[in-house]
Amino acid sequence: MAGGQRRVLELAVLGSLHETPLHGYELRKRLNTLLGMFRAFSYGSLYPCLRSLLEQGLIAEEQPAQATIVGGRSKIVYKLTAEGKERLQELLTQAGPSAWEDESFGVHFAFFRHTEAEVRLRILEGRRSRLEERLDSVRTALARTRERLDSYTLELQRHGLESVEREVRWLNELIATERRASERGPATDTTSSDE
Amino acid sequence: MAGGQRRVLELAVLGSLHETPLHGYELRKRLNTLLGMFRAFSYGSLYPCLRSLLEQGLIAEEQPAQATIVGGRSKIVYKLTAEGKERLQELLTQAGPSAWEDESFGVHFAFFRHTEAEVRLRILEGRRSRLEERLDSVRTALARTRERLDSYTLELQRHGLESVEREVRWLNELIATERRASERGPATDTTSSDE
DNA sequence: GTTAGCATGTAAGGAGTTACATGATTTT
DNA sequence: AAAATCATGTAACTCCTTACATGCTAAC
Repeated sequence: MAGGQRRVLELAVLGSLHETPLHGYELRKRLNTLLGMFRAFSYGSLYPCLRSLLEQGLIAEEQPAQATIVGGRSKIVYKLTAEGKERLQELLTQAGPSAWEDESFGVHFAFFRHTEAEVRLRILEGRRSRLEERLDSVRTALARTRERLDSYTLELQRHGLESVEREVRWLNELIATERRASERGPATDTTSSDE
Repeated sequence: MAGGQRRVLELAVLGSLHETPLHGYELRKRLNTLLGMFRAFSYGSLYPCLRSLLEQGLIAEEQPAQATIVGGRSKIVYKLTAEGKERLQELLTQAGPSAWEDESFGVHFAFFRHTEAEVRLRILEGRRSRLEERLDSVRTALARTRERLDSYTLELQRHGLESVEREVRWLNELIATERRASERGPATDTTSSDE
């Protein structure tokens, strides 16, 4: 009942507050720096989200001493509660479309530091196959197209394909790095090969 | 009153129907091929949009002969009306944020063939400065950041910056090409320099 | 003869923005 | 003392998705 889903923003807020307590205004700046190239949030979505998280008991107001409260309304610094940390872990463990779609992938990636190696890998692979699906469907649709396209449409297609292909290559490198790291690193006892 | 704005979808539909009459189902496939790398529309938004455009008199049902209508409901092929063509021209002439923001730039670009050279140039430049703004604000925000970021956050930033920088370079090339074309091509009498 | 794809549509709702409203604090 | 920016919040609205409902037609 209390508060909608807002999955992406919720994760972004909980993840940021896990690093350090913050008040709304600064939180927004952080998020828009962190995700600036991918998306931006406005106060109109952030403050309602904070209220909802507060009602759910996932975050709490922090009273530093009693210094900050001077006038009627001062900064409201939020920190993560124990339930909030649990919820964050839960969100970070989900390796599904909600983690690798366009709107959410960046946010999930930004908090990979707190994500298990296995989950990281599944998210990276999920995103990669999502993009490859997209490449396939557009490429076959283009192949079926009888009429030749004008130069602007072609240029748009070319640029779009190239961008997605680039992201796939980037993901390939990340996946390879993850695999290499989990081979020698603190993996889940994968019958460590000699080395 | 009748029908909301849906600017992007409206333009996409009018633009597509300008090339050739189509029915809803095929229209959606076309759009999702044309814009596949950037965005996708569902029937839940397309059909209401078609109804709204019909009510506004911007599109009309086409009766080919009387072949197609067999059962109660068959394909409904829509074509652009005269008012629709006017509206399309109006939309294609607008060189403002509504043309160069993320959600809309692709659609506007896709129909550049029907857009005046001057407007094309202003949209390309508008998009470029929009992206440069974003680069600046993220870069200066990063420079101000005291704490060093973890490797995933850094990698995300790096990739984001690189992608946007690539798009800026792409736009630079397009702008240069447009300028070259308008110098010798059918430009607006810009006191043609020797050459 | 049944699955897959073609074809059209609606109702409910999710996720966010814009514009507004308000006031404190810092800078110029 | 004016302007900018910090800071919090709400109401209305936009745009789109999901899930559902319906039926036809082609392929296997």
